Amino acid sequence: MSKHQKEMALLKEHLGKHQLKYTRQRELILDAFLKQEHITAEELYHQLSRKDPHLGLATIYRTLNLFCEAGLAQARHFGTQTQYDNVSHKGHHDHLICTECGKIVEFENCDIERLQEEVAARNGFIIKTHRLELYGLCSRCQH
Amino acid sequence: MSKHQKEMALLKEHLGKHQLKYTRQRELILDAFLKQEHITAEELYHQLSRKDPHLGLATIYRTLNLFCEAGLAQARHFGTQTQYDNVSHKGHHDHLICTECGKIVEFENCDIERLQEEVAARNGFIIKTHRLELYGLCSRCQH
DNA sequence: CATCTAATTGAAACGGGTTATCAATTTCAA
DNA sequence: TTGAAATTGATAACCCGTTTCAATTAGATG
Repeated sequence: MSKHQKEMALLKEHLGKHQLKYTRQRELILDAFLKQEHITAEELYHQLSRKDPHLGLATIYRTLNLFCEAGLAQARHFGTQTQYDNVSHKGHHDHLICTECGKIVEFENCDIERLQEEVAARNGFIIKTHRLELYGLCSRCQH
Repeated sequence: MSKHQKEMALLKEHLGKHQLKYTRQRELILDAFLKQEHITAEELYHQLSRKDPHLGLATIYRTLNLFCEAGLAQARHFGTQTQYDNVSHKGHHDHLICTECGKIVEFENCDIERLQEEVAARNGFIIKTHRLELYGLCSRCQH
């Protein structure tokens, strides 16, 4: 039995509301998706091709978009690819990126997040997600 | 005589450092680019096709990427397209983006910037630039 | 359980945005 | 002025993601 009862229930609720069906493929993809914090369609495709060699890439894309509509996932465009974030995975983190050596440090800052909410509220927005990247030089590259 | 002395100097400095050349096309694209806050390659292409009907789209892309490397522009992926932000335009600004209708609101927040500096300092980084995007629903798309 | 209809699937074709290719042209240092 | 190296424009190729379509499957109904 799946460990992801809550998410599966959410998905089934969404399916019920929209006359959609619960398929073997959707279960398979959901299980794999929920094991990660974020993943691309292509990566998921490779992971799952062992379990089901006939699973199509189009199905992965369709299903990930379905997860977004159901509120389980969130799409984020990064570079040329789309990352699908696992919403149930708490702990969003931002990035410090060294433009010289490529080093990436992850961080979280509640104060910044709170200020973001304020800015959004002031403009009538409701934030669903965000992206914060600080580019500069790490200690080693500052000479 | 261009109005963008400072930016042009920056570009020429970058060109000099990398054995690149100052061409008519690069000057043309720079002037047009600096007049906007952010623009896509396609939009710039249409704007410039009147001044120079033979200017190629590939050249626009190459030049905008060059501007990014020189620090004059910053690429931002939105949906399937890439927005090129004019970094020099009245300092830096961040974006509130509606995921439903694509509406973009620009904002600045000194407190957030200060906290970013703190985070960077704590990790030994010196920030050169940053990117902050808040994704959500604008007031009109919230129902 | 059998039937029926609508949803789903996989494979492949398609699409838009961006990058690579390449011969011709242009820059700029010598 | 000359020549090597960078740049250009046109177009083909590319990549990621979506659409198409005939065959299959889910699941409600009889």
